[in-house]
Amino acid sequence: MTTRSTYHHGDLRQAVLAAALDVIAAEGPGALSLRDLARRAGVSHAAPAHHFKDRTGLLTAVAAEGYDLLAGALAGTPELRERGVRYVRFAMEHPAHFQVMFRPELLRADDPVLLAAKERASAELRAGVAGLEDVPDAREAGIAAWSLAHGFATLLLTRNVTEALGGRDPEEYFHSLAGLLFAERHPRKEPKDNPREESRDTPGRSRKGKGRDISP
Amino acid sequence: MTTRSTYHHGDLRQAVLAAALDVIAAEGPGALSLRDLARRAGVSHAAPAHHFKDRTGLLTAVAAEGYDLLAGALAGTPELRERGVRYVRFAMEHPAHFQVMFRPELLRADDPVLLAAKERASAELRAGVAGLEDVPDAREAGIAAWSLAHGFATLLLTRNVTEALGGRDPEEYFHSLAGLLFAERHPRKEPKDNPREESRDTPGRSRKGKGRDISP
DNA sequence: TCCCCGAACTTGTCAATGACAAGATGGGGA
DNA sequence: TCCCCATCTTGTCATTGACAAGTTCGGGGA
Repeated sequence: MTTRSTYHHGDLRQAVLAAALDVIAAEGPGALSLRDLARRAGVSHAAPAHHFKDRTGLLTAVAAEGYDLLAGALAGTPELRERGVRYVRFAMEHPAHFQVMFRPELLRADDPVLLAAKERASAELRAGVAGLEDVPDAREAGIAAWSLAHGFATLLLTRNVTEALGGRDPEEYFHSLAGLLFAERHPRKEPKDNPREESRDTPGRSRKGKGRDISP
Repeated sequence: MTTRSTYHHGDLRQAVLAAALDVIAAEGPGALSLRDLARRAGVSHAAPAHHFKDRTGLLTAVAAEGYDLLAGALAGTPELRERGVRYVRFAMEHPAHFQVMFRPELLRADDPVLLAAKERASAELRAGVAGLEDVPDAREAGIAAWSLAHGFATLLLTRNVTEALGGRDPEEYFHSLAGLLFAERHPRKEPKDNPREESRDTPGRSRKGKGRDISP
């Protein structure tokens, strides 16, 4: 795209967005330069500003896209544990989005597009705990589940738990972790009537790599 | 400190470090400018570089200090749940350190001072699960505990769960969350030999929101 | 068909910054 | 006392974000 015959790029907004994701995923949001993105897209140094206003605008657009992707990833998943797995998967598949989404100081907090997308994702998160009955405080359980998934995803992306996984698939590993939180309180998803310790805790390493087998 | 009679500052390293913490806590690491820190300390624009080499060096120093503070905060805490509470407290009391510590792209990963401090903190984290006996996989339980605490701390600092707390003290709230993970598997902490549990738990709201205070 | 209006992009500029080089200063040990 | 060298200063350059003003072009209306 460095050489371009037409005066108009045609799809500069998407091109800049895509390049931004590459840069962020590789070197973090701090390494992002509008002029560099312009060079990658083969346009003049001020062209990106026409679509995003400024650096904050670009990052806000990335975050909004991220929230929409997350909402889509969580939608239609009845089971809380599987929702957590999808949350972790989302972070792994969209590391750039994930990073930017949780860095408020980089974003224009009152951007309407951002707020709308964030609300969609938020609704999906709330829906995850809506069906819990055998838990004393559903909201608190929701915060616990979110914290566990978010913490694991963050530690994963910052390479703080990679070696601790011992080669196990991160999603499968998290599925196991989530079992420590909620499994025993959801007997309905257990195949047998003895949901206690045994079947819940062991699956980890015995059938490694398989991951996520049960999904109601 | 803007006016200074002596040629030598006296304690520029600490002054810059302190100013950096203020800026990071307020506006994030991205807003950090060596020249701005120099102005705040009342020295020339290149003075900070003599102590930290460059921006990455400064942030690496902040992260190293953070890991040491964290190791100190966790040391001497036998109980895993209380360790989690202290982890969250550390994040709240040292938000600037906490942010920088978990942003590898901003740091010089091979810095020996950083590595040593990180190892000390890592040892404390591992020690937290060393005494677990009634848990099938201690390492996995450790990752779960770390994920829960780290996720909650992160969501707290990014203002993603502030309103969900409903005015409750974050530490007390996390203590409750941690109960969802491990409480029933740690019967030894039941007796009244741990007086701070009581006072810490109750201030929130009535016991109803606490969930899981059941004895095993 | 033509034109013309606004979106898309360019060119030019300025202040701020990080990084580096080379010089000035002075405190404390030999 | 003297001088070494850590500490700090001055000077400079390339890069960047942000803004202003000009240029190109495509499609809708007359």
